[in-house]
Amino acid sequence: MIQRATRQREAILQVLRCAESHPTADWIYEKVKKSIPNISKGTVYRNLKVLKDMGEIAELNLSGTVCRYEGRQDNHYHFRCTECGQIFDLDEPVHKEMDETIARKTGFTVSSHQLEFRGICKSCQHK
Amino acid sequence: MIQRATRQREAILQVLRCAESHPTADWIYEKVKKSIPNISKGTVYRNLKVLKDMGEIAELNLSGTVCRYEGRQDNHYHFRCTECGQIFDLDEPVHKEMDETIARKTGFTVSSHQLEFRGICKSCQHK
DNA sequence: TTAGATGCAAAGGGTTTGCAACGTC
DNA sequence: GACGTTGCAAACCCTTTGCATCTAA
Repeated sequence: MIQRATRQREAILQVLRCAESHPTADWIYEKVKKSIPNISKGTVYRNLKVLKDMGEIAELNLSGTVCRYEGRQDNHYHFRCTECGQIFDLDEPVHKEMDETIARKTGFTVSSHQLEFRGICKSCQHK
Repeated sequence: MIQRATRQREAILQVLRCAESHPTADWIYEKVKKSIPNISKGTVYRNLKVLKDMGEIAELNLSGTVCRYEGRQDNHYHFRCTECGQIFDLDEPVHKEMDETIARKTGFTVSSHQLEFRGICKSCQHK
């Protein structure tokens, strides 16, 4: 399937390239609407997906609304298999010193960090 | 406000303590329903929030459905201000070697990682 | 007794999808 | 002309909320 160049897609990419922040789909929608007033949200979402698949843009899967929970108390890192979606706990020690590094460089108060590795888990490798 | 010990809350915590994976709210709901058939989802969500606030459980804000996008191509880290919600790009170099460390320890194929720091940004500190 | 907790159902938000019309190649 | 794209609206999914009722303390 070969993608076509449409006004809408180009406008969306344009907005994203010039954005300073990390816009949400809705923000992009509002922005693009200024040049293409009757663009629909569906188009924005579909194009964001296409652009992501093309490698033109990145999608940040940071704090989302779909949450998972765990009883473990200590802070630790996770691995997410992109094949089966499973999440594994890692027993890699937490690099607390990174917080200080960032705090020093930015002047922000850093309280914690979340680290998630992505890849293919063992059992999916053998499928 | 002092929390009360209810059957529902205890059952939810119990399920979570024994869960091997990182269950979603829905999974927990289905599990708890076996002992308390008429429990409602609202109760599950409310209790997960309470338990989180009490520090009994942790909420994993990993890949969610609410996404943000960016045009930047290179991989980099982020800082999220828990006060204003703003996300900042960090120019900390990406620790690619961590991927190899995890790969060696787990036998998984690691393709990337996402790192998000949390804390208070400069302008929110002065409010 | 009383304030916190529950069940239910409706509402909320962000995202996806079906469909007919449209536009690009 | 074929097939990817669009606009629209409805559907979806997960989560939150309002309300009357219940219940732990």
